[in-house]
Amino acid sequence: MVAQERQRREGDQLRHELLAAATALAVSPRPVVIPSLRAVARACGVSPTAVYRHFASQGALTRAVLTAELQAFERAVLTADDPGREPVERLRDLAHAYAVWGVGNPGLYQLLFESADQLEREWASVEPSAELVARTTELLEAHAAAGRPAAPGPVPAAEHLWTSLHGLVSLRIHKPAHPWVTDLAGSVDHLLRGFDA
Amino acid sequence: MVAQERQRREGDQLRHELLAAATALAVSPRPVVIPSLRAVARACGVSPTAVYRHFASQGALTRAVLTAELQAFERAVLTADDPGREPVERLRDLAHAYAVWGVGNPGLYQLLFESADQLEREWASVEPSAELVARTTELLEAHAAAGRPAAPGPVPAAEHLWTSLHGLVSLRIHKPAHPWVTDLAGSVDHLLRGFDA
DNA sequence: TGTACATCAGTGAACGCGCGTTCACTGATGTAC
DNA sequence: TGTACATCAGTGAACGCGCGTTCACTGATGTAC
Repeated sequence: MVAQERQRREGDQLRHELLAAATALAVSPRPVVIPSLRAVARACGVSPTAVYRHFASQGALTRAVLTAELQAFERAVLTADDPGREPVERLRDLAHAYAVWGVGNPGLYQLLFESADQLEREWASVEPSAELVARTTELLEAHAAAGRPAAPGPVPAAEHLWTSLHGLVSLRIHKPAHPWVTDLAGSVDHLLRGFDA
Repeated sequence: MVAQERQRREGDQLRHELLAAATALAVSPRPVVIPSLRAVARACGVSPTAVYRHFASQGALTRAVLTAELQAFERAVLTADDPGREPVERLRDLAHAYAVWGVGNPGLYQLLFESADQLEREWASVEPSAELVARTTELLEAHAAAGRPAAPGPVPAAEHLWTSLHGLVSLRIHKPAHPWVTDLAGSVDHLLRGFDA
């Protein structure tokens, strides 16, 4: 049996090891904090156990919230689209609605789109529905047909649009203290100008 | 004294109340999970208390990690910039380095740029350093001077660049399952084409 | 070279906390007679 | 209309967990003599 051999490092060694270990632990994607089941029960003035009458687990409750909110998001965006208008304007309306919903529901936006492997990795692939994607691609095609080349085709263009909108929303959410020189609507318009190239 | 008055709702009422409460709790920005002090100690094969010899609290440890990593990020990006090259290419190098670092260190990127009010709101304003911003703005100006109008001026353009790069990195991190049609480098290039307008 | 001792990095037990989940229960409601 | 009863939504105590932090300690190292 080996003696206890209490380790003893020199000076700052453990400090560096701790920093290295903490960094290593923080490198891989981090989950976002979910409201606790007890907090939800508390908010309803009900005992924690009462939740189990309606949801099998905390995960089921959270999943129900996210499913509903993903639909709410979709609805908010699709509702902004008036098929009677010009493609350019419809695209603009969709983009604005996306940004407004995201900035207006920061926590939910985070849970939907910035939560890498939350909830058994099921939500790692949450994304705008096929309908929304189809609608957007279609508008981008119309846009291109109207004389604008849209260089690499509508699918990469849609991807680029999603990415840019996401960046807009995400940074506004997380850097509220930043002295933004352009307001949200202005940024969306600026971004869309890229599609008129 | 009022009798206990145990509440009893009809059918799905509490279910709806729970969903509403959970949604309400999830609307505001959510913190990102930080590696626990005990986990860090464990990773170093050391007792939790040993950490306190080197850091005053878990917050101090995390702050030290984030400060160091913010510098590492800056270094990675600035190092990619070769002042001997053309402005367009330098801009491209910076942008690529940003994206590569972010995608390569997803958890750290999250903690730096997607952590709204972590750590006593101190990090809510973490952002690329003045030096990096100055460098970028300068390159965008040179870019504009070289014949490209850069419509709204270099500062909004830098903001737009940051936002777009962030969107790129963030979605790649959080939607790894998405069937991306463009690879990371291609997306960065696509994005930069917008600045040639 | 050998011994006594001060230093101080790391230990281990303990604390109070909020968490998700379980269990046996209770008591208001609505129905059957 | 009045009473007995089954239903079942919500309760309250308890569990084991990992957490951040505290406290008095211990024992290896390096120095002074």
